[in-house]
Amino acid sequence: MKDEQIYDLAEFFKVFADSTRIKIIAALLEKELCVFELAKIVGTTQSAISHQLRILKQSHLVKFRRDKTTIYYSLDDEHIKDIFLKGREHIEEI
Amino acid sequence: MKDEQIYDLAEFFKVFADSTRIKIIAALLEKELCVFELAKIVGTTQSAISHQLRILKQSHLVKFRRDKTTIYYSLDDEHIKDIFLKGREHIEEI
DNA sequence: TTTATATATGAATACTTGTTCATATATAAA
DNA sequence: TTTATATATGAACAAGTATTCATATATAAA
Repeated sequence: MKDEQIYDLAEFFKVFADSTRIKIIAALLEKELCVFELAKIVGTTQSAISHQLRILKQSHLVKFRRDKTTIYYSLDDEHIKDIFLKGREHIEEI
Repeated sequence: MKDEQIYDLAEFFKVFADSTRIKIIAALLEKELCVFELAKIVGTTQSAISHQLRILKQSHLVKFRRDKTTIYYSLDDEHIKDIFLKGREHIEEI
């Protein structure tokens, strides 16, 4: 495995390594949500959510669509769901 | 999803979120290895590897067996391999 | 018991990162 | 254009963490 791939992979998993982002991902498992709704569900500020969504976007964990002034976020692809669920299986078995 | 499960899941992914630990996991995909060999392969000190192995142990990502004074580490279960490989698939597709 | 080898650990430092606060940007309606 | 609403972003601070260095522990051989 190349060094660059090692670093990219660690960076990729860093995105899952925060409880706010885990809450966002968990919320998006069911349906797309806008920033305001996510802030409400996660229980933090719009700013904090927005910062975290930027990280999720940059790492291709979420995608988004605009409807007028509202931006709806959803999970990018099936890998994200797979990894999330595998992780959950693992911790449930301990 | 319960709050405790959220935090546990974030903690679990934190373990993958470091390039030294990713290198260790990548090395252990093929076969069990002792601390000294891991240090050589990863390219860091015995102490650094030992510190990281402790984290990997505590999170049940690796298991170990002792042979005289040497301790051989290996991946704990198939979830670890699955998550690692899914992550790698994801970054390869970007 | 003494010595050698393999591994583990505690403390300190440097670095990274999530949140907050204030503010900026973007779109739509009036 | 002005106003309102939704979202994004920059800077600063606090909290967490990986490595290094020194040292401790554990097992086996002499």
